[in-house]
Amino acid sequence: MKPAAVECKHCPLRALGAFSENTPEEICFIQSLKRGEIGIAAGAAIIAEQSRTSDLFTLLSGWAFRFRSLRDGRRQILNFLLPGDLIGLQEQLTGDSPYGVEALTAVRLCLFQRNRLWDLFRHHPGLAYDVTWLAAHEELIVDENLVTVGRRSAQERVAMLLIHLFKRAESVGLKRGDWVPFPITQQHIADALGLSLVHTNRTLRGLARLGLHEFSNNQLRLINPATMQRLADYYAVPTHGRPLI
Amino acid sequence: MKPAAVECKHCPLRALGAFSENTPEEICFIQSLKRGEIGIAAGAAIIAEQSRTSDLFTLLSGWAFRFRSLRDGRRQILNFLLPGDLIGLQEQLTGDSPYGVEALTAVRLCLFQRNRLWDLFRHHPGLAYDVTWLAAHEELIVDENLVTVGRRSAQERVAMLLIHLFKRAESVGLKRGDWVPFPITQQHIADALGLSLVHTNRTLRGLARLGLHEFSNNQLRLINPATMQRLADYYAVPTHGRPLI
DNA sequence: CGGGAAGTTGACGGGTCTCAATGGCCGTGG
DNA sequence: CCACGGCCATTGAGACCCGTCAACTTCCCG
Repeated sequence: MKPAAVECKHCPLRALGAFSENTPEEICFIQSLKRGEIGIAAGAAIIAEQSRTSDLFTLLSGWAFRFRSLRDGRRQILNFLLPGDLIGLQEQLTGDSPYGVEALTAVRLCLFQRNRLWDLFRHHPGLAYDVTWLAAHEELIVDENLVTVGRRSAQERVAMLLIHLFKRAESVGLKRGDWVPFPITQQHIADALGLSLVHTNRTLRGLARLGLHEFSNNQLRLINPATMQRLADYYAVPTHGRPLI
Repeated sequence: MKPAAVECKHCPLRALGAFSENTPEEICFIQSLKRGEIGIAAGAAIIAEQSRTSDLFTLLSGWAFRFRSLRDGRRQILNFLLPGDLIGLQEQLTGDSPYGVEALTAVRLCLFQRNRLWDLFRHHPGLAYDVTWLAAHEELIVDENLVTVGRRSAQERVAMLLIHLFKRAESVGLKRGDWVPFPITQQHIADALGLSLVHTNRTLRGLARLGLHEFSNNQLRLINPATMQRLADYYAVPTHGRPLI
């Protein structure tokens, strides 16, 4: 039933070339941290809001997103998570998770015990540095989202999101021809961009009518990336050579 | 001319009790990292957008903010910085700073050489852990701002910002009676909340007319914090016992 | 073939933006 | 001492972007 967990040194993510190299000792240590793998179904919670979790996760395959809700149900998606992303770092060690994480597709997760993070810091400063790098990098992505939601028009926001997700998917080897998978509903886009569902739909249709993008079979293709980038005032954050834990 | 740099073990911030303790060895090491102190005038840049900096800073006194701009001049404030905050961590080690930092008041900064960060990770895992904690904590603040800008009404946003800054100022010992300093113009509030200047003004006046807050002499007082918290759906992020580098 | 989730479109109202003008405060210089 | 300019706060009027309500369609899956 449960597929065998893959060994870290044969982790399929490492074969992509998108991540920085580690020494054999480091990979061996990461292996010792690994407590197992779990699969989660599309739509299920990975971390519930206000819950306490004792594990860290690395996303091995599939898509997920991190979000926070207000009491009356309004929801803001903070960022989307793709393979290679580390989940759960932002939580206060002592407290509850202030945000939730939910799977968009079926997902496979690598489990690490949070309390062994300390061993990692003590014995492998290089890996500790990587963890910090990942935290800082994720903050940059949230920064970018904040600029988008705070200062861009609806059209610019949608263009921004499409480019951003396309490039991220591409960077982890998900592109097939001109297409990348796009397992995201318009409701998710609306929740990520601070727009209403209806206006998100109109804006998407508008961009499609301009010939900028195309959806088919839950896949996305950017027909005119240059125009779209100009429209969104997109500025690429380099993601190449990021670490993988 | 240049006031003498204070020794880390006598750092006035540590006397506040708001920060976690460090061992004498750790403080000694932090001292060895410290390259000096500089003062910056109100309104001046601490880090320019798209520039390369070789230093990290800890804010010793004064207020600042972190921001990003779009090409046409629209500006988004990402978060406000108060004494004890570490500045410059989010930058990619290799690249340019994707954001700017500007002083709101006259400011004193503690300087650290970025390239010695590696020594810190190698020799002082406890401090490395603290650095990671600070990065994760700052991401939580940006998360909160993203929820505010994405999903709260103008009234809720302004209430949120006033409460948030009041509590943060209080937590670093800036409260005098019921008042905390508030060196922020309405333009800054607008840029932080994704609102126009005019609408920010109207909203502030509205809250004042409801008897929720009061400004005087660039100071802020919350007359009715309970109502304001309910209005904003405020949820406190515990900031007690955070580390100081 | 039925039902629910996701997408699409129209109509309408309102929250927020833009443009514009005014007044207060303060530092500067005549 | 006062005139002046600049920054900041304030207020009105009108326009528009976007939200809400509602209906309908399409797609998918059982």
